[in-house]
Amino acid sequence: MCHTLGTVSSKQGIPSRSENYSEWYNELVVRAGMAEHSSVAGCMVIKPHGYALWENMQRALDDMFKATGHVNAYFPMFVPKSFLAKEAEHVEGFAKECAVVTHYRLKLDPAAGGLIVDPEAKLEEELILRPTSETVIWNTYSRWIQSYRDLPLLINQWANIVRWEMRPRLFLRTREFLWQEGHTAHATYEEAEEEAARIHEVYRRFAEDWMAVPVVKGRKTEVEKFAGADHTYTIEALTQDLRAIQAGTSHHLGQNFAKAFDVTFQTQEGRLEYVYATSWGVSTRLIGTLVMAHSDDKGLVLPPRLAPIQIVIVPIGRDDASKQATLQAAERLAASLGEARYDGRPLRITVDKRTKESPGFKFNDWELKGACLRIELGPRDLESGSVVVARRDTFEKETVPTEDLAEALPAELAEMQSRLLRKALAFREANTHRVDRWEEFAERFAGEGGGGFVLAHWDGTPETEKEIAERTKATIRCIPLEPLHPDDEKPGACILTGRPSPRRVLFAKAY
RNA sequence: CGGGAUGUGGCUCAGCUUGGUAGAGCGCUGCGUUCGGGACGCAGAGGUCGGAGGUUCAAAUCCUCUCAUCCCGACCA
Repeated sequence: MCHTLGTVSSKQGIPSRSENYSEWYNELVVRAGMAEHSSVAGCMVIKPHGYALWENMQRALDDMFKATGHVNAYFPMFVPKSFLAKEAEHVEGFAKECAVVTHYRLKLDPAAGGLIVDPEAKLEEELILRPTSETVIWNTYSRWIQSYRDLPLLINQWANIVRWEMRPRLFLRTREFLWQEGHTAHATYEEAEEEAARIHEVYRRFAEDWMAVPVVKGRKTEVEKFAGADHTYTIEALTQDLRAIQAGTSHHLGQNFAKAFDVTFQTQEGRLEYVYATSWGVSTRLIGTLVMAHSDDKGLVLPPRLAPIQIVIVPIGRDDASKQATLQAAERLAASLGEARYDGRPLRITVDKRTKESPGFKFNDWELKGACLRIELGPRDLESGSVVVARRDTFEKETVPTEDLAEALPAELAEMQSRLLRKALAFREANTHRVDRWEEFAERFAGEGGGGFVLAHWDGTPETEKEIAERTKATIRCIPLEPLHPDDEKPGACILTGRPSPRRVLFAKAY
């Protein structure tokens, strides 16, 4: 690509990752048709291609939630201000980014014309657009739970959320986003702990088995935990620009919300006790995570299990007659693959029927949009009874007899799915470092960009954690639950203070 | 909320310094030639230049006010 174009995208390409990672990401998301900035400040429009990806994620996650005993429900998006005030830490965490509804009516301005908020229509109590639903849900649960027989209560909600972010970024940080939030109630601390861990593992499985994104399972420090939680579990992924991205969290809320909303139950022995709670969520940020994990300078690379379009058939013709013939052949081929299955489901196949664009344009276009496999079907193939199959992740092309496709395509998709995970895992391993000297630590996080995952010793105090963050912008992403290497759990000396440390923790610059 | 910038066809922008009544590229429509790695020609459609007020014979251009957005900081799934 022409260098004089700098970071401005040319008509054809997107900026390269090495040139400007963050522009690469933004351009890619927009150009691939995933999402765009809306005219509504700080909000995005999720376009059909992006939404289809979200729907595939939803389906997979929802199946896992159902399989672990959860049911879906829906709660109001308005949170009365007084609800939010009930859990002290929780308010403190979210108050700074709340959108507030103060009135319920508009009227025509008799003076200036146009609409104004009707001052007569002020709400008695302001309503907050939910930044998360713990308060509304626990207010409800207080009426639903009386007996140990009502427990456990295992509910999930698919919803939109509003957090008034100052620096929006498509999928990573927008003022409104989509997510799922689970809210469960349990009789004992241990049972809630099991639930939080169970979901934590569901999230890991989803990230690795579906997204092909390896994650570190760990526990958040006191500084980084959810506002209002007893403790928080997280899965942390590494992006191609060597930053950490939090991909999902599962919180053990202890009895904090039960006490704030007076949710008690009678035990089998007749005692009155507060229930224990968990909450957990993943959001459309997972789409951003997916893009950051696998995509390249040509466009999206999507794991076959989640890709909205797994296979695209591009008919190629020289003249009207051969165009017509290959288009018909393409449609016959798509229909003939109707019985084929990958991952237990029909293949998601698209025939590119566009007549105006050239084959070369289409190849690039589908690479941009992240179709996993591309089938080229031209006059030569019609004669030979075969097609050319091109892999999105490796750019390998091979000629495959048409009758073999029903078997070859699912096999190719499966191979791609597992290769993406292997590749991402190798990338993470190559960019995970064990550091014992402060100079080396600071050097690794100096300047712009990430610095990868760094496993280092920490004395366990919030003061040290904050000091390190101020000096290097690196934060403790988590205390890993399972060591990446056995030696990580051996004691050592804090990277900053030199004081004793029981084990290494995971540092990184985060999104 | 502090610092910086920008508002001109659907999109990206030029024009503004030195006022003279609006341009380009992309996209869109039609026709023709192309077509196995990002094609091209010709002909079209489309803008009261963010809004209000002012200066002037004349304002996209100068002045005042206003609205909005973007970028850099504090926050963040």
